[in-house]
Amino acid sequence: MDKPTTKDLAKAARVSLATVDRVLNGRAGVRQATVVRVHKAIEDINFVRNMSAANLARKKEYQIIFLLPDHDDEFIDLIKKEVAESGRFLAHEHTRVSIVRAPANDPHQIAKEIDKLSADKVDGVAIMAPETPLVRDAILRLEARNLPVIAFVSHQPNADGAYYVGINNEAAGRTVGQLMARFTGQRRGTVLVLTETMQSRDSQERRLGFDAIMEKYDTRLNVGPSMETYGDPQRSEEVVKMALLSQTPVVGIYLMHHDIRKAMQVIEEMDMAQKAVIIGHELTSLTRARLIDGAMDAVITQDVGHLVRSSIRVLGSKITRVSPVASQERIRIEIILRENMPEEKSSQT
Amino acid sequence: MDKPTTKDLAKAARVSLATVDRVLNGRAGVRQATVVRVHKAIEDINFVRNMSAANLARKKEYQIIFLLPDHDDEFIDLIKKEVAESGRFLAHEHTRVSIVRAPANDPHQIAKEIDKLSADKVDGVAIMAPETPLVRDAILRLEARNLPVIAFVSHQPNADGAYYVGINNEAAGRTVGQLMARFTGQRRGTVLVLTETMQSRDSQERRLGFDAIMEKYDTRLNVGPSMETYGDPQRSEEVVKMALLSQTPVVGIYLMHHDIRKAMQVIEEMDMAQKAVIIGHELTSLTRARLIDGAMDAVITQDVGHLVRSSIRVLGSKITRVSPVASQERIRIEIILRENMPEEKSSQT
DNA sequence: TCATAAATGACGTACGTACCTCATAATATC
DNA sequence: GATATTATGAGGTACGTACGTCATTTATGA
Repeated sequence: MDKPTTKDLAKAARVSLATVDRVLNGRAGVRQATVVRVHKAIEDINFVRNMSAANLARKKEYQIIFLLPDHDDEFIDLIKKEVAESGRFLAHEHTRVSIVRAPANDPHQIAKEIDKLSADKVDGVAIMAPETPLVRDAILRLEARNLPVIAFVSHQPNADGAYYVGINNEAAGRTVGQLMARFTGQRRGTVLVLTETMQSRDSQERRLGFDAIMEKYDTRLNVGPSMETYGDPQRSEEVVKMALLSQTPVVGIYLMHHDIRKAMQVIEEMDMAQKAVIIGHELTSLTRARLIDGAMDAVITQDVGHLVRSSIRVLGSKITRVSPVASQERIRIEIILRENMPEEKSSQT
Repeated sequence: MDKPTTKDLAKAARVSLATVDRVLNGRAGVRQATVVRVHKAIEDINFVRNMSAANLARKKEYQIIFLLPDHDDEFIDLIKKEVAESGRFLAHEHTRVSIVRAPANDPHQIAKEIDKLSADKVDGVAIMAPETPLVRDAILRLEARNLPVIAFVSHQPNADGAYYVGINNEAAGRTVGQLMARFTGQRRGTVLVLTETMQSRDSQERRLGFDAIMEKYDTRLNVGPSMETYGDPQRSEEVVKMALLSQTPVVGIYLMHHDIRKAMQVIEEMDMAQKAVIIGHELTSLTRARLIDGAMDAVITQDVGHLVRSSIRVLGSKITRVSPVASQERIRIEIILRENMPEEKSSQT
């Protein structure tokens, strides 16, 4: 009645331990009929292999790679920190995680890094990169080599097998829309939308969701076009200044991209923070400070620690072909106000 | 350079494997000086014992108990479901979880159940019960027997060792207050506060936080006293009806307790749902439906799955004396609107 | 200094699985 | 039906730790 072991399985399937092993680990030399018999026995006695013991026996170190953009904004820093922490935590679970960087805006380079990986002894890859044909193809090449891949934070809808770990950006946009509508109360005016680039699928999806809600309020709120900064501080400043000056009363600003340093700086210089409802993405020390001092009104975020751990778990279960606990892997769209802001993680050495 | 094992530890401490074992497992017969030497070696070589292997060798089944209220509202159902699911998941990690029920309003009975537990072969207990002297003492008795205990969902601030797994209710109240203030826009009127009983510490804390925010808006919003239903449908109906009729325009309703079936029913019958901002706690199928149909405006919740798994992890690490990943254990105060509502978990057989 | 107790070492078995080798049984091929 | 091929069985060792027994060393005390 205790947990059935491989011995029990062997008995139940009326085969030897060796055959059970062959079936469980997909080794050759077993008749199809026997494979079926073993699988039936697995069902019958409700056998689940003890992965602790299996990993112990394998003595295998799983090598997991996070491929991240090579610029260092606060969000990426957070990810790096969480990856490092998870690494320490997982050291004793035969899993090693490391980070590889590639320029976010250079698909060639990203694809090159991805191709380089497959050569190494890597067991799973989490890729955070904008969706482009080059990257998609590189991912498909990885999958062709049976290397588990997941899309991390940035969805890769055209790379079939790549499970996506991240939030639904369209729903995130809708959430911001709803908050924007509610928080602006009865006020009339313009809502600005600012992002790094609309090339990115994430931005497109967020905008889509945002507009879906805002259009219900179009008698009161006038939503401007997406203004792009291209990650350039200089341009950021100009764009934001221009928008703030030229538009009719600005009652809301949606900062669609997580890197908002420059934008917030200009907004505060122009004393707009108190006048408009400002909502952005990702909880970093910068957005924390802005929530506390009231410059920002809400932040939509995803739990980066959860994101990283979930990725590792999903990759792990892909590697060992065990079905994960789906519910645990759902990444929630979190709404953070000053009042429900979680404490900042004490950084560890 | 690979993970150091007990053998490496023995070598580093210049003792035998047997002595390492004695130290690691707190067995007698080791001089203090030697214990210190081994601990120093642990630091030096950064040894962490492989719990998978350890548990495998122990062949020990950890028995974890969740002590829950014995009435079945939707929130409790959710917890039961998550405990069951975690149970399946943990079956192969030598951990067995089970549920014990006790009447929430009968401290004697609760204490009795707690005392009963300690006799059995239980390794850890998660207790969800209102804080009372009787319960607190029973918890302290458990701790005196070295049985790890955590306070689950309901804080037990006076039972020292009992780690609390749940949200900060005062912050949750503040969050509701902020949302209430924002969502009511410029409107003036009364805000009703409804709960089961103000005896419970959770309600007191939520109210405290709520008031802290609402008082900033006292020129516009008039917050009523806490109305108690005592879990009685009849009384619920009367209280809510009376309040809705007698008060000046009701612009907001804070449902402070998670069991809101009756209250929402009355509110909808009286056609108040659309007129007032309604905010409640815990995401259940009932509150989901109300968010979708617009009857409720926001729900403050804690991820029940996370709650349960976190409890199990914390208990597990208390049992095996390993420090947990603190950051993973922080329970967030989640704000759920219609737009960011996670999909309902598909129930499994 | 010797008897005695306490501390330590040496070694074996077990946990559940992986993986290897070799022998034997069942089946397919001509 | 003999032979080649494929399927299966039998058995061992290993992973890192727990735990038991027994022998041996070291410290303690009178």
